[in-house]
Amino acid sequence: MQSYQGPQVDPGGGEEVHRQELINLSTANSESQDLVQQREKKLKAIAGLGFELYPRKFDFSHTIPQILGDYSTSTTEDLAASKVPVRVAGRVMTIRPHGKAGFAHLQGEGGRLQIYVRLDAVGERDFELFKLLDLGDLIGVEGYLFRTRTGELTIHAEHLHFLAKALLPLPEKWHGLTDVEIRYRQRYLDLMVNEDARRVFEKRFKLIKALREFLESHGYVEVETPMMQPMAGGAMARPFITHHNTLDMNLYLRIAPELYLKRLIVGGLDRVYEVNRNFRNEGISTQHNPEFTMLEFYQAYADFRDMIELSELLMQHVARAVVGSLEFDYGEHHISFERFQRLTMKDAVVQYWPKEAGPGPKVESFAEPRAVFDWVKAYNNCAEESGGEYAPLTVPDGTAAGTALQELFEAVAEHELIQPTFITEFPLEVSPLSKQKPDDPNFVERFELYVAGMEIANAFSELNDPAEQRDRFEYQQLLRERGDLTAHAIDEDYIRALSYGMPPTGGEGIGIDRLTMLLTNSHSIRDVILFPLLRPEKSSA
RNA sequence: GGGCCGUUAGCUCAAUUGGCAGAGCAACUGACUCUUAAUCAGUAGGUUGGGGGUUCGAUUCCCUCACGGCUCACCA
Repeated sequence: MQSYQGPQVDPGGGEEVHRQELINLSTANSESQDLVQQREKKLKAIAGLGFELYPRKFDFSHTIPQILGDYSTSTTEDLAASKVPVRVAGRVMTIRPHGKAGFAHLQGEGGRLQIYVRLDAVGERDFELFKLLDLGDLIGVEGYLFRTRTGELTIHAEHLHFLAKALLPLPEKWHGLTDVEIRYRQRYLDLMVNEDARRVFEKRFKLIKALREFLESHGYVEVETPMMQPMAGGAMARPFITHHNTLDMNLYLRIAPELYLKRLIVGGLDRVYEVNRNFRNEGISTQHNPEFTMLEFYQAYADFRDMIELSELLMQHVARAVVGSLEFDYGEHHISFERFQRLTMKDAVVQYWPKEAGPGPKVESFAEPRAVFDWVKAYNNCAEESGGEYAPLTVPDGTAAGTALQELFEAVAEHELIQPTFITEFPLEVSPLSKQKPDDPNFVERFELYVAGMEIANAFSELNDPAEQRDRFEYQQLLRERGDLTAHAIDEDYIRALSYGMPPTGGEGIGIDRLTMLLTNSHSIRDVILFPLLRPEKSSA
């Protein structure tokens, strides 16, 4: 085994190089250089006091939230009667010096706790350190708890420990960090100063944990399937391409784990799920990030009706775990997970037909499949006159009736589906992996769950007839040859797997990012992804 | 890719019709041993995103480029 030699140290110019890096990190103007230089000077002064500048560890007795929780009801007298000694670490967020004493707030684990530092209590060396602190520095404090005259729970410091310096200044303390670009690019700053940002991600962690608990309590096992696939299947989207050197082959980043999870169903893993990152080479919007997280789960011997029932329970379990209630606000809407509405896609088009588009269709209007094109025309006439309020649909010659119906649904109804609604009966043409309805082969046993106008989940009775699957793939291939880059490719290996016999199976995918948006009242997917994809930062040169 | 809006001190924002580029916070110096947006006195900090144009004079008007946001289209 080869031992790591560490970076080469240049005893002469090392410090200069280090400073150069800092300057490059900041905006490379003279002001921020000054700030950095001032803080470096303080760091040297701290070293001069005998403090280690980057100590190895700090043993703490409590986290800040623990103290805030455990002693929230302790009175001044309680704390005076039995001294509570504490050792706490955190980041300095405020400083209020008063000559030979001073206050500061330490932040850690999402909580803020005040410390009181006075010369006669901590001694000269530690008080000198206190005077050299900047906002953002990390310190440890040893002392005991008391309440100030204004009643705030505070550590009366007896010793200060220096843990690390913030050489770059924190965002402004009163307005906080509002520049959305910096919030996304330098998420650590967002998490440091915006309590809400931290709360959103804490809820996201809780949500994923709750999903796992729920599925495991229903007998599911968690699996991991390839993210690099020789062909990208299981969804309709353009993939990212990468290359393996040794095998000299192109691979696709997965757009969905679906076909692998169903191979596992064939193999006898009857209830599987994967919390999976998917990659789709499509546009970016408030509802789309090129990589995003889904939950996919598959249950043998079940169909889409079972998945509807399971979804309702799952959504309710998650809402209780994350917001503690089945009701919550999303923007101007009050959403309730108490009851889930069910509508067929045709019902939804009929029900939400815009008044401006004149008398709308009835469900019977769609009995003849081609009739949908008349309604697309009616909608488009209205859209053209709406002056941009409605966008007309583009339905090129040769578009299938089912595809047109789905587009009409998305244009007319999708944004109206505020309360949780299962949309059922999807057209065959847009559902290459779903089983047909026994009484109407133009439609499939599939549903999507909509909340707040967003698609949250997609599920169906999985097609397990290999011959029918081949036909579906061939139709997709036709679309592909006509230029639809999102049409599904033929996956021979998947057909082979189905040919060994796959049990009847219900499967579902849930968009974790969007579900998190809902439950945290976030209106951009970037607010629920720690590091959303952004354009590369413009170099300061 | 289209439309709309934006870019001024480290941060958050002002600047009248085109007429000396300002405030708060952060920073620096000093005072202050219960403050909490600490306070008080003082100091420093700017190529107004880049380039070009109109003008006696441009943060302001015009063109252009870059970056960002919202939105529409594609998508989940």
